[in-house]
Amino acid sequence: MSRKKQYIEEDVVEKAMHLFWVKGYEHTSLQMLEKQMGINKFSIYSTFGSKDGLYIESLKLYRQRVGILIKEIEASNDAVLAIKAYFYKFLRLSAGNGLGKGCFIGNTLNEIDANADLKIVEQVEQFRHDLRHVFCNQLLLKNGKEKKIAEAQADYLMISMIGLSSASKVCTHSQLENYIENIFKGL
Amino acid sequence: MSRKKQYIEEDVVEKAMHLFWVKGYEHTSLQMLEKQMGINKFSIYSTFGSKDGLYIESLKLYRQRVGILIKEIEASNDAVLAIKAYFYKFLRLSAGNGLGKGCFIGNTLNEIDANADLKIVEQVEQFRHDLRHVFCNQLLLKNGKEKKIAEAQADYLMISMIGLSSASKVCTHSQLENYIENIFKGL
DNA sequence: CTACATTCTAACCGCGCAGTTAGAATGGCT
DNA sequence: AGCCATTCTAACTGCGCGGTTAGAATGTAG
Repeated sequence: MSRKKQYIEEDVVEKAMHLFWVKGYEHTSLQMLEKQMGINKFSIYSTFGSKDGLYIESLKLYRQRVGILIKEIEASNDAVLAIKAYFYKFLRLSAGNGLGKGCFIGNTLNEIDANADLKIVEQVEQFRHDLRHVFCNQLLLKNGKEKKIAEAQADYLMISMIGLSSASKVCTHSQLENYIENIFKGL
Repeated sequence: MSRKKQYIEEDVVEKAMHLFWVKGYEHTSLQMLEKQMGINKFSIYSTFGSKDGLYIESLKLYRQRVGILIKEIEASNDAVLAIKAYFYKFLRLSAGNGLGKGCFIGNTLNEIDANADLKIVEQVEQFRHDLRHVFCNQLLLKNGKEKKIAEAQADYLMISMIGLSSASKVCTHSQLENYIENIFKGL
């Protein structure tokens, strides 16, 4: 069946993801992607169709990676503690040399506007929905909170997570730690 | 002294500011600016020098507008209450028809990367520094908090504010209200 | 009324971008 | 070995961007 691909899809998507994650969609050009991924435009377009297509695959890969951390919330039997641990794990994921990269989904949320690609919006919404669902369900099941309370706290934690994402790009580790501790003080 | 300008600078800066605020720096083209400001490229460049120059003037105008709200924190004699009120006032400032515009400074913070114009970075840093300073000083003076505590709480509130900025662009009013109430629960 | 500094109009420029394509290189088939 | 579908290389295209500029329009000062 003819020639074989000289790269592994997941490998090049991972490289693209890191570039998009750090630089954002707009500030990542195809030139940079070619260089970072080690393949050229033709290969990118024949495999992913478009820059958007590659971005979506990067989002999916990120969701997959973070999905592992989310599963750990579900595995715990104290939701509040597990979510707090998740916040700290996220910090480790975001951390680079010096300032953090933020949450790739959070960065995307901040970059997109009304006329963004619907597939991209969908990925972001799905992630937010899934995470909120886990927060809410675990608070309900593991900590026995009332439904109304659990929902409100899940909303609160979701927004706090968005803040942590942005903050991780400009704040010191001790400021971020202090932030997380304060978030959970009232719960 | 020759011909007079057919527009008032602050008027056109205000229009530019709203465009930058809603669409961000990158997604605002000079074409849009010409249309919205009602003057053409030549006038923009002769008055502001560059797109960056106009953006910086927009940031300054925004800081001036928000500065009024910050003064109200200083005028109060209960820092926590006044800061909470500031959060709600910000929501009104951000609100549009439907979802909010966020904080213009916060949006800028999320958009810029390492190689952004230094003048822009400076505006953002100045704003953050000023706001943190007011939070910290007021908590110290009006609520008699210890210096270490006041600083930690000021950091916490600063990051919460960043979160509120992003969240105001994607969350409902009741979610945002719930968020603010939770932020201040622990203080 | 004239002179002239300044603003405005509108056409223009070079650049980097996302996306395309012709043709060479490759390697699993029979 | 040789076919041929597929991948790869590299040059190309059209477009919108930020930014520039010549020349017409305008208003004040003498």
